[in-house]
Amino acid sequence: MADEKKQVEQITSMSEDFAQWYTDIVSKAELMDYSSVKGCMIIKPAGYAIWELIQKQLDAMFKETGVENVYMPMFIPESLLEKEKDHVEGFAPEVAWVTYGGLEPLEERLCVRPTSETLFCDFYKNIIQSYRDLPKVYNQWCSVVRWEKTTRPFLRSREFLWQEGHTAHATAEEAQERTEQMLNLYADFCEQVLAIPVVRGRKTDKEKFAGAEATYTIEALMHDGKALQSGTSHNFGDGFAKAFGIQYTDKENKLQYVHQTSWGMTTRLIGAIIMVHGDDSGLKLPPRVAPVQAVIVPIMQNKEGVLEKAAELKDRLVKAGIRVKVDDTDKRPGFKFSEQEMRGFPVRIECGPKDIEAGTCVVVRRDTHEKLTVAIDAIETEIPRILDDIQKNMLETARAHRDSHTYDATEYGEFCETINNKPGFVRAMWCGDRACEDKIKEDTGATSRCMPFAQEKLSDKCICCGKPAKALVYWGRAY
RNA sequence: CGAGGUGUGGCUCAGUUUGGUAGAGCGCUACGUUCGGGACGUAGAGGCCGCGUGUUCGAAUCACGUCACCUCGACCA
Repeated sequence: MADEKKQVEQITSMSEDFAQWYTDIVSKAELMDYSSVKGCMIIKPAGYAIWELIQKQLDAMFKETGVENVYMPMFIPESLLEKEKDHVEGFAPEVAWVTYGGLEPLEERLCVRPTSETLFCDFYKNIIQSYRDLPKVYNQWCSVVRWEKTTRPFLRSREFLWQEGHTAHATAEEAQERTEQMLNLYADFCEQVLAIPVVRGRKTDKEKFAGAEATYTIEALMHDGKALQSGTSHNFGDGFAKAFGIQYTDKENKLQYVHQTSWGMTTRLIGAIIMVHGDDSGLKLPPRVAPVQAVIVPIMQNKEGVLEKAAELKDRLVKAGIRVKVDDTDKRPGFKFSEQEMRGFPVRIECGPKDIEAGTCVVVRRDTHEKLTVAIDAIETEIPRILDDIQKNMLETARAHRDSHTYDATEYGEFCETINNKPGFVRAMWCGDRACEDKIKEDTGATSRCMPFAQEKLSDKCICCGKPAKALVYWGRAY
């Protein structure tokens, strides 16, 4: 009880105020700090290390599918940004402009990239001539700037880190294939690496990317029942190619337009990890993206042999491929336990004189708080096994939460009732009209999250207007 | 951009109503005792009270202006 009180002082309980809980975690787990520019955050070592693990694993998956990395400039001349009409209209309200070079006003102002479609198009126009030059499957890791009005750490900042893939293909079929391939890759990454289950599907026209023919998305459900768009993949068809004049000569010596795609994931994923897995003790990291997978807490560390044993354990775990650290600061053990939980390290290994004598150590799981006694001799095999189990368990727990917060509705009254009172996804049929989406937004505040690939028929009629239904849609409130 | 809130040592805040020259707790530093769920003692360091102008003998406190940040909405990864 006394322990609980101390925790409450430090971190707001999730059920009491989810937004404050989130803010507490990002700062107490030392993931970020606010900077002197509104909406621009300092990503601290604990947060950046997570991003590095995301990058490393996602990048490896990209490369297995033939992706090559490049780097494009961060500035876009205004004339270039304006070439595709829908695109510029979509982004104009939130771009930052550079108007001076040193003391001289620039002849043409430059926008700080909010996304790089136009730069890639301008580049592809020059390097693609023949069908032999296709496909181009390029990606870049960089930051982009969008002058958001409301900002939240990791979820919506004015500058954020991401990867953006941009491809050019000979045929529409090939572009569509790549679009779906990347979306599926994103979904697998979220599930296997981040332990976040997602719904894969297509965005409605209202929600699709500026300039895209079709936008596909993966949607995750946060602990508070709100949805988070966690990755997108767009098929541009030949719209950008026509606006930028990206043409190649095919085998029959005919001039053709290329078909393009783009796809991205961002540091927002760190926000998703926090809001899907975290609890009132703090952050909870899936082992595969935990910068520290095991922290060793020596007990009575000034007793002879304790620190030496901790160092030995560390060496052995490092050799077994575990990311491990020894906490030999002069804090008391209880403090270190709480800190491990706040920072989300998947396991804690306690080792003191009693353990050393018995040839064991105490292993505590972050996901279940379970305490296990493990023989020191078995540490190299046991810790990886436990980490594996934690990774699986976290995915299952998140999936169970998502499934138990997904509802079906077949009548409008029931639909509104559910959206308003039960946080989560509501599945309902839709006629395909923008007007119904707008009305639902108006009535409930919910938006269409996606039309899932796994279509089902809950009824024949649109939930809103009663006209014949065209698709099953996941609805929800979103971040 | 609309609504609300907040600016005082690193952090959380008191002090502002009734102007008199800045406080507490936590954290930090040193030494000692401690160590299996957030330790304690002693001694220290640290603040042009967000910024500007005005009123006044005197401003953290009053007036006017300005800036920044947070939360919730509308828009977005």
